[in-house]
Amino acid sequence: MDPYDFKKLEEKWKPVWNRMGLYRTGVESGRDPFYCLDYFPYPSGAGLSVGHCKNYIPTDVICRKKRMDGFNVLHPMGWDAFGQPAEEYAIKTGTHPAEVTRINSDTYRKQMKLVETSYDWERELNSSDPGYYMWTQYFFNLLFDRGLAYQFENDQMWCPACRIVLSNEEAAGGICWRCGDEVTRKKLKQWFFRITEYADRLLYDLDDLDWPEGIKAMQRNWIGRSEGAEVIFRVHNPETDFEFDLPVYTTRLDTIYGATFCVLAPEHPDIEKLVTSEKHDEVMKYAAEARAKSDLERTAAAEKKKTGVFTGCFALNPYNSEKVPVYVADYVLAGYGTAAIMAVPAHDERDHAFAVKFGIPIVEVIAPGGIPRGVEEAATVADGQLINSGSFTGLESDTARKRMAEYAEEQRIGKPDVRYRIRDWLVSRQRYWGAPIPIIHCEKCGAVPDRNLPVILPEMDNFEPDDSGRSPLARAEEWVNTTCPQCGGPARRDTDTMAGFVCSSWYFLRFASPHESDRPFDPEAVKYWLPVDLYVGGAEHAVMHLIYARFWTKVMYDEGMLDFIEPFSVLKNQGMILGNDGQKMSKSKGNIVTPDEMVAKYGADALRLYILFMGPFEAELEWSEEGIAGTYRFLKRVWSVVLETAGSQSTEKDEDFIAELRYNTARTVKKVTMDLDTFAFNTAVAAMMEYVNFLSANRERAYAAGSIWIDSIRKLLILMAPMTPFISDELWERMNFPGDTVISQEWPAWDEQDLVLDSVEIVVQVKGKIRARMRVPSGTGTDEIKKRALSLDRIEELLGDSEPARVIVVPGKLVNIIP
RNA sequence: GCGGGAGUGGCGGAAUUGGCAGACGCGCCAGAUUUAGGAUCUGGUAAGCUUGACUUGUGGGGGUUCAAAUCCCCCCUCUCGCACCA
Repeated sequence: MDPYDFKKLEEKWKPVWNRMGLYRTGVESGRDPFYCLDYFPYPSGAGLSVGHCKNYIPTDVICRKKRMDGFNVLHPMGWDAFGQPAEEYAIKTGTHPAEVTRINSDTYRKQMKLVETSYDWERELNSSDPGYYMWTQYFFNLLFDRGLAYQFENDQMWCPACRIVLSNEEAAGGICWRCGDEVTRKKLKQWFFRITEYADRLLYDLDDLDWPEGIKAMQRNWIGRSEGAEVIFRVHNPETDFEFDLPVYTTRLDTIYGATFCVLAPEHPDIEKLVTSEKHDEVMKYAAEARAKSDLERTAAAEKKKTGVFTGCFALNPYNSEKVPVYVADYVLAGYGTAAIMAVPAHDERDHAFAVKFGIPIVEVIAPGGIPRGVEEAATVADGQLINSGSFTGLESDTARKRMAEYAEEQRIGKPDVRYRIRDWLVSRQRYWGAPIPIIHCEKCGAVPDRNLPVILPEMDNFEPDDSGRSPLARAEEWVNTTCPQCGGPARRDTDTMAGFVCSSWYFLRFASPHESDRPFDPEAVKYWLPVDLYVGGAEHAVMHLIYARFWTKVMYDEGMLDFIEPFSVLKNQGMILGNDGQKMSKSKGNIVTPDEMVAKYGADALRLYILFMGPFEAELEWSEEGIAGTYRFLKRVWSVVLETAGSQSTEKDEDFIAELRYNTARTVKKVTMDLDTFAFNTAVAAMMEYVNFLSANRERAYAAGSIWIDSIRKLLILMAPMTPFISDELWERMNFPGDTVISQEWPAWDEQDLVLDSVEIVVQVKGKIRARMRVPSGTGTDEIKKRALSLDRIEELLGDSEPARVIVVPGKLVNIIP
């Protein structure tokens, strides 16, 4: 027997499978489709680490298993090439981003082939390819036509380090998603997509998705639906006699009798109108200072102590006609609600802190359980019975909120209202490396979509961004100056490009028919393959890509292009692989392990098997080279147990061993089948190891099982095939099993009959503690088991003469005797 | 503070509906074979002592049950996400 030489096997089988076109896929109406998608990566210069394999190898195993189950499997790969990461890398290395993308995706593809992921490479796509991004532009125009794309000038999130504007999602927590620096504001005219119009659908449709609870919770939280009421406070400027309506948003209308002041955000547009001349300078200075601060500074400072200024102006509480002072303070956010609040210090912690500092009265109006708690020291936040609340006194908070909202509508002083945290999606970027926004600005016609697609990104030598907030494309004068498609007059192209997340909002559709040139996708192919049956990637996309892609899918559904409302039926997040020091793998820590070195040392099969075996799919795990050495040893054991016992040699049949072998085979087939279907790869591998241990321990009895042994080996190789394709096919060939490759075999079934043994071991407990064991024939009845248990010497000894008070029998498992 | 997830040997982790805790692997110990081994094979490996068909043991404390890692209540720790959202 020659030794297990993984290198030889890899060199032998790769070209064979390639010639067979094993991984190519097409629409076949007779077969059930299965679409398994890995998040398409941005190909970074660092290449793949074994951490990426934690995603790609398990999905590959699923795909191979599904093929063996008879499914027509779509498993594509592509490159999220447009966007900031590629451009940053290009600037750093002085290489054109197109070149960077080409080099890096070559590396990725090579590495993916190294571990033999079964992608259909004929469907490879690249979001920076004009044949792809012309359709991204097409969808931009579609959103424009549906009134879902608009331009708006305002203070935008701006990352000074990256010199780029950010969407709300990309600037979560006041931190840039790319570089981690603090985000500031910059006044810019930008393109937005009206994702807020889809907030309710994005929220409610989550319920039916088979996604990790954490991701769903994050999206719900991000959408942030809250039910409340808008109430109008009439504001009067005593100096100018100017009066106007100040709408405030509250979720606690039940507390309005305790509203003792109002607060406007520093950005509120009406400040100028209501501030008195005496207070003017102070208020304006405060507002200007607040606006200049970064969100992070504002939050950090204001959490410690509240700041604000009195405007000199008063507002009328519409419920009790009390005159309350109006303040400007930075703890009220410009972007939420109406940027103005009614403040109830008795029942809101923030208002309480502010009222204490500024000496504003605190009026208690909610009594939990009917008992006033006192509110001088701290606010009472809980619901309760209303007190001091006019005709509403005595109601419970929840009924009060409903009645008081009805009252507001009757009196025309307000209405029930629903608000969301999610903001419209800012999509324009002042960057070179992206899909140009296909809009032409004409003085006569305004913003006009360019239907002549693609709007090709012009070649530029210097594509570095600057601090101006203008795109480098603005410097490509020849490209910018054009004619209006509507009136033919002189016009200028929009010089911004789309954020990378726009390009990735529809790529999963393109994979169904990646070579279409006169439409974004073939509707028939999309109907056949989509929605995605299994989508796998890291959790970092929770409130970015995953929410954007859901939004676009719904827009396309509304347009009649799709017949489904959710793009990804099942979502799973793979856990991260940490270095052997327990730290995230990174260049600076020098703890990166690459698949290349592991494949060179132990082979692709051993790496694949270890990735599956190291722990649960979702778990964060530490890399251990001893671990991969273990799976390598296992493969060597498989090699020898299969080859050393091959060939037929007639001996006396051992029926007991045959039954035992059948039992172990059926048990393993069942366990591996069920585990692979539930993403429990680690226990599937463990089951195979147990099985091989069993075979190995009984190898000298192989001939006594005759053809049953050979059949067991056949099944073992099929079970291993999705996980370790090289050794499986090599052994399949050497065993002369029928069919040209093991991966095209049908997945084995198991016979439940084989799982029934002649006898079973029953545990005998006394008061829940194991005191004896006994073997009984399978199917022994409750009474018989009880009788046998009680007559065991050990049990009689423990029980003495007394009759047991109670005996519980679990047939086939245990007996518990209570004396 | 709010929301999600998780706490089991020296380590990674197993354990359908509550029913033998620690599968499988790593590491370690002993033995065999070997010129040698970071190779291979065999056996052992939760802790404790009074070495027993013993006792204790799944973050801590209570509870339900014949029986709890699993169910219920309280608490602690870790981790991820969000966070002045009125």
